[in-house]
Amino acid sequence: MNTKLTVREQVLDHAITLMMLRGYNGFSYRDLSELVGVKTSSIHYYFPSKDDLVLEAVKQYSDEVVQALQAVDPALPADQKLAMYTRFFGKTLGDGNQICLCGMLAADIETLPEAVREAVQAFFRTNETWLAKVLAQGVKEGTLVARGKPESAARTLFAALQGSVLASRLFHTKTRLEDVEAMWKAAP
Amino acid sequence: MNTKLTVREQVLDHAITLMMLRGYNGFSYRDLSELVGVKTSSIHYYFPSKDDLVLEAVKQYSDEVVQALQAVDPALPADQKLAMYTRFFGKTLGDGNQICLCGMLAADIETLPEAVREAVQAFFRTNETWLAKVLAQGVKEGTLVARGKPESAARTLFAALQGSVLASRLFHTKTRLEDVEAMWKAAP
DNA sequence: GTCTATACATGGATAGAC
DNA sequence: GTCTATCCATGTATAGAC
Repeated sequence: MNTKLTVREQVLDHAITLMMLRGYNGFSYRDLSELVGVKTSSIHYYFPSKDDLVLEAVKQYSDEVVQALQAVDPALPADQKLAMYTRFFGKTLGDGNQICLCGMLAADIETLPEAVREAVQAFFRTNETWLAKVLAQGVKEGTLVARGKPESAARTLFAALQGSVLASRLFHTKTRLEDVEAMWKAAP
Repeated sequence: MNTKLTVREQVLDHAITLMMLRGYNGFSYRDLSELVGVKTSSIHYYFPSKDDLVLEAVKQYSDEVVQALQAVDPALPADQKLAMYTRFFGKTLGDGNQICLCGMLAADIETLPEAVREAVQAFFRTNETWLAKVLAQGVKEGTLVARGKPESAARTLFAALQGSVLASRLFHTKTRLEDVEAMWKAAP
């Protein structure tokens, strides 16, 4: 059991949540201070600058997503893999109107240091690569449809998912995310 | 000729540009003050609060886009309409790494007043409606492909375009936007 | 590690002179 | 309309005591 989180872990978790809600420029050390219950100077002890904090946040978030992808049973049919992925992608919407951290940081990217850009790029590539394999499998099986190369189809699919969580939150509905999934599923 | 812009117009134009680059929480009255060459108090004269400013910005931006859509020759084949739209959508990328204002504000939406949310929603709907008509035309002509209803296909296409400008800027490449367009074009 | 205290810049906003 | 002057809150960050 790991019920007791260290201060550092709590800070990082709240930072991720806040950024997924309001973006990098929409939260402060003070917000974290109030949420965790320590002074801002204590947070600076763990994360000297906000740049350090966001970089660690991206790393942790990426690791969590990678683990979730690896946890998907390879034996499943591709359409079920995509359904799981879509559900996972939209989960944080219901949790509190949050969108993918790396989608959000992509919007804020021009205000962030180069190291963060590289980390976010790596996240994009990891997801796109995973989706490309799922699409290739789905085409072979006949459970999914994808025009052109799986790689470019995967980039388009990933972009559509990122755009759709944005729209889903904007309109307070999840149907836009479901529209995307339906578009890649083979007709029954 | 309309070469001389009023202070108000200059402020609004720069506000739009800055928000497309850094987001709502990534620019200040001081930034605008330096760009336009007037004091921040003068900007407050035209836009009492930042909320007023962003609302006016969305309205002007929307009007400009609506005009551009109306300027598209209805007699064109649908694939050419989509090509124009995609080019238009990605134009600001080359101008200075800017993305669609309303895509950016959708990311910042949880920090913005309700009136802005409604204005951004209206922008999304306008674009999706226009794209739905283009898709319907394209399917009939055989120049575009769209699975399912044109309306839901248009929502997915619009989301894919929004997600792709984000990714294009992130990776410093426009190919991701082109991937999207190719996916909806009929095979030659 | 966490605190108090504080520095110092930034940011939104207003009052009142011109 | 635009300015000066100013207010006050916020935000990042650091020094040094405990």
